[in-house]
Amino acid sequence: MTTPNPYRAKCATRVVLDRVADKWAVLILGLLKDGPVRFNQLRREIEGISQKMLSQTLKNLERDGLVQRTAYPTVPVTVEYALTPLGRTLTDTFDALRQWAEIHIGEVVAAQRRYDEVA
Amino acid sequence: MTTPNPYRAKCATRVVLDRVADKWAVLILGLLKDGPVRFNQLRREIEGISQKMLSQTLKNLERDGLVQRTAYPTVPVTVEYALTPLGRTLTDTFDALRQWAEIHIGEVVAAQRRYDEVA
DNA sequence: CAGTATCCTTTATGATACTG
DNA sequence: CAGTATCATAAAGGATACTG
Repeated sequence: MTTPNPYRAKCATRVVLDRVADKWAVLILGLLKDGPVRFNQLRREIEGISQKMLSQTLKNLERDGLVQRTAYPTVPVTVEYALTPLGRTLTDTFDALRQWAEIHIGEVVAAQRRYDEVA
Repeated sequence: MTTPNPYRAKCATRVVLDRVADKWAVLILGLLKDGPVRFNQLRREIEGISQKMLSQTLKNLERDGLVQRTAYPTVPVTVEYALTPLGRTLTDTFDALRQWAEIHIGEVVAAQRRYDEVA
């Protein structure tokens, strides 16, 4: 197997990077890091996500082995999403990403204003 | 100002996170971390990126204050892109993200195979 | 070289309605 | 509750041609 290298178009890491460098994925995994969360709970906590996007993103994360879906046979059904061990290996990086956004948002907005002023 | 919180739909950090949680941005900043790189050099090194996407992503990164564009009045013109100090604050996190993809690609692909087998 | 402009196709996403 | 299915629309992206 060739060395993984996201700069090559056909390298699988490129695909994974694309999946993982995703706004919703970062937000969802951030909510799961403290324990399992149910579908509608995620929906409530992530403002602005549609049911479709949440469902789709969760399915992709499950397929990639980052999230474990568990359905309990209650009536109506209860479904919990939790991080897998593999998913947990991403939490630090994703935390860093969210924190970066929170810490540097002021600088970014200031830069945007400067940029837009000139143009 | 309210506390930055990407889980709120109208929070500016959500927008920044979206910009920064981007495949092309991660790849571009990765190439810039060792020094300025020219437009077509980036194009060659990032397989599969179109001129349009490169141009667009660079413009966004410049607007956000992460990248500095410098044009030299040669004929034809020479343009260099370099990280700003703000952009440099992202390199560790982005390195981590690319490395995660490279390290865990095997596990992800295996998980995908298991998932697809059942379905 | 380093783009921009335009057209066109493909994807992504949202809204709505429905189901076990 | 936790989804899926369908339709409609907006946004993303590629190909091509052109320019200082």
